[in-house]
Amino acid sequence: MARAIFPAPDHDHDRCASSAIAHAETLCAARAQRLTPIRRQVLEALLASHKPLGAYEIIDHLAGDTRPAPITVYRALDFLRDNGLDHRIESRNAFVACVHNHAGEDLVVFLICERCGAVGEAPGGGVAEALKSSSRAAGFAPKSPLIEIAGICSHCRER
Amino acid sequence: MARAIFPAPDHDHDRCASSAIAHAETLCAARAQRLTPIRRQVLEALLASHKPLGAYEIIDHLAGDTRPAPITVYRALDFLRDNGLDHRIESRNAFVACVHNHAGEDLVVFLICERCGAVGEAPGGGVAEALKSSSRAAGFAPKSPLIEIAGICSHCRER
DNA sequence: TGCTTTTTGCTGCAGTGCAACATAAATATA
DNA sequence: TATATTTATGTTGCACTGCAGCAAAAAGCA
Repeated sequence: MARAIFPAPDHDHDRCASSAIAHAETLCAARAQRLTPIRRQVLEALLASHKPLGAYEIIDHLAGDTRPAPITVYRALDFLRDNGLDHRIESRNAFVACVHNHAGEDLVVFLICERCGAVGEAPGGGVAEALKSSSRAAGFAPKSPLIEIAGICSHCRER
Repeated sequence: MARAIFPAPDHDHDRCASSAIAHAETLCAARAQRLTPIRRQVLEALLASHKPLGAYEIIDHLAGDTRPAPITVYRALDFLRDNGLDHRIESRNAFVACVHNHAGEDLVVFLICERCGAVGEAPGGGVAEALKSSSRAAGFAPKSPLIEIAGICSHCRER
């Protein structure tokens, strides 16, 4: 199981972003999915930071000569999510690129720093099991647990 | 610790609702908070079911002679939430009355039935601890974990 | 080349959520 | 009781969210 990691402000972000793009290309090629320019641009916009972006922020980011319509961005985000390349942060109505700091289908716990806005992905691991057994005790057949934790990241706390 | 309970479709809902109102009255009186007509009506609207309601659904519910503005409803919802009388279901952008199936400040796990739409509140208990220690391992100081689980409730599964 | 599927563009709309200011009601203070 | 202060509600307006439905364009295939 991967360790919980919060993106350090001084990490090599260019490398982090380009490897995520490379991963997206490989994955789409393998699945015969098309990583079109728009989809790539949306992913790049998300990868520009580890902070969740709202739909309109993404539009602003893409707005060069032509400003894409909201639906265009939402469709790209849907595509990316279908392929596990981004996540939706429900408590923020916003999106982050998936940095795959978690195993395939596993539960992901999002750590959201209230100060710097960055989002880390921690592996769910044991929590997922505890949750599932606890909800089954209520006769509930769980599908997709969603866990988002707001707080202060270590980098912000040190300052 | 309370047991995880999903509201049964055949429970005595009138009693369930009126006791929630009574609790709200007691609590507001004790805190010198004012449970005004609007706030009460919004709470009653939420208590009409265990399904999360969107802001406009609440407006529809309240619309008699005068249709309240969205902001009016949002303010009432804020008040109720400040006093622990309702919860916001982030993944649905909707609200449910709190049925206090959990201890005071404890983490609440929301079980959301994808079929009937009802929402149950399960006590977080051990999960909260596991989450906190896991996120602390990432150097993260957690504040308010948010857990929402979609799935099928026992009553829907039996049918 | 023609056909089919996928993607993108366009228009429009219902819902979310709140800021900023004005008014009214309740509470506290003189 | 009159006045000031706080609290709640009303009003207007707007930015953002999210997607349906249809048309056009691009990509892939026969």
